[in-house]
Amino acid sequence: MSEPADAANETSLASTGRGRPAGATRKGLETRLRIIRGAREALEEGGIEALTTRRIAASAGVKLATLHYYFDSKESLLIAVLEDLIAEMDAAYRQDVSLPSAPEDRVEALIRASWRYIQRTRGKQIAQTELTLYALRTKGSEWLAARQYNAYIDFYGHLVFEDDADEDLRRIGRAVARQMLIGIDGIILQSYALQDLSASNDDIEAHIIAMRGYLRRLLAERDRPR
Amino acid sequence: MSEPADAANETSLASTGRGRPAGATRKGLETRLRIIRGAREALEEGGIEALTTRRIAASAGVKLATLHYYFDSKESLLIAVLEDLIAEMDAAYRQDVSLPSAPEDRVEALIRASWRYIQRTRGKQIAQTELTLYALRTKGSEWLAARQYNAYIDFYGHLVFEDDADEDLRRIGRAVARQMLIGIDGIILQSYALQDLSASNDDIEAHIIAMRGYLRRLLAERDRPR
DNA sequence: GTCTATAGTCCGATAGAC
DNA sequence: GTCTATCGGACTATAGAC
Repeated sequence: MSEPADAANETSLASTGRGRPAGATRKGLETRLRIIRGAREALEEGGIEALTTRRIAASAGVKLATLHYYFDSKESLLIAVLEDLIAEMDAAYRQDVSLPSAPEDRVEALIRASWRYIQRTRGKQIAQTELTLYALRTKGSEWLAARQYNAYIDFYGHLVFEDDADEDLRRIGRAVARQMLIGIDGIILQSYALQDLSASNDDIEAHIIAMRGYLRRLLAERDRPR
Repeated sequence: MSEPADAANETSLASTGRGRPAGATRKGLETRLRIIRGAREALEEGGIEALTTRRIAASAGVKLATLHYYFDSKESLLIAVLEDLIAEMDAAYRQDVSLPSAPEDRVEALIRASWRYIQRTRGKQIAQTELTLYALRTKGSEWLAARQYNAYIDFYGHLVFEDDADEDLRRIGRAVARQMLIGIDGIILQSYALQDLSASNDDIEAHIIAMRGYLRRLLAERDRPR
């Protein structure tokens, strides 16, 4: 879950096509990416309510008209931003994270790593949640929210059981991943709102115990199917 | 968790004081509340990005100037909206919900009731989450997000153990409530994004098992302290 | 591909009649 | 307490020079 820097480029450049004249020169692609990253910065800074094209252009170091040269509309830019976030997460998975060998221990390590990450990237997490909500209510963009979640589920799921595990195990990995993600999203909101570190730490411990138990239960069910 | 209708009036009228000339006549108070409810409607309809004072005024059936007569600024109105949501939840607790007698069964019933509620109030939940995020990043309004969460925690906590339980039990009730809320918030986001009802149902069942286990563990710890 | 300049719209907020 | 009318500014988007 560490900052995967710019490994996301490749993926987010290919993106929805909305990104304008296919005639994409080297420099053009860089500018396009600068605008996306500028939008992310501006979003983290001031929230979606204050996220205007002017602010984005300034944050990216380009003129307003340049922004509109690369994106037909503000909406298509926001979609590209969400895609960039997904690509970044995808890249983070690819560069892999070394983890304990027992699945239950991996689950625990993953939750702890996520919790540390959440604590030091408050603005980023809020921004991402805002964008997800934006996608959820923007007609025709709901699929983006689903893609974002599936990327996270793949990410967590693959870290619970390696890619070469059998189908049953991968299915279990995804179920646990979904549940881990639920807890993490819930803790993000609650920890930022309550600002009670000791309570949040208790919540993380409870979540870890619950996830270890869930994984154990699913594995036991597999060995002794109904 | 059923719609508590208008029981929230009293509370939200008293509110932050920002609500303008204390000289509040009967009719004036009604107008003020109509504006707040209009804002909630408009928010559920189009999201916080499209939530303009003009739209709110139209949705409330008042003129733009009237809105500004009751609220000094758009921000103070949004704060009043969040307070209204909190008051509504508070009222919902007061009118109480009949539940099973065993605490563990109450926890399960509560989660199931919340899940049914979430499924039929998508727009409302998204709106509320958007407002919470708004409060979290609006300088000086972070306390509102905390108040909102504490209202929910009280609500759930009181339903796990009655008010007349001893202090230990009430503390345990609140811990379980926090954890239940984390799961519910996480499921809200994930279920809307993934639109996979069978997965969400599995998640709810897993959450119920986890919460029953958590409550049991906390009670066992209390009887046999470290 | 990036710029300046500006069109055209919509915003939050206020003045002042009733 | 509610209205009409309007201000000044900020917004998204485009036209057209370079």
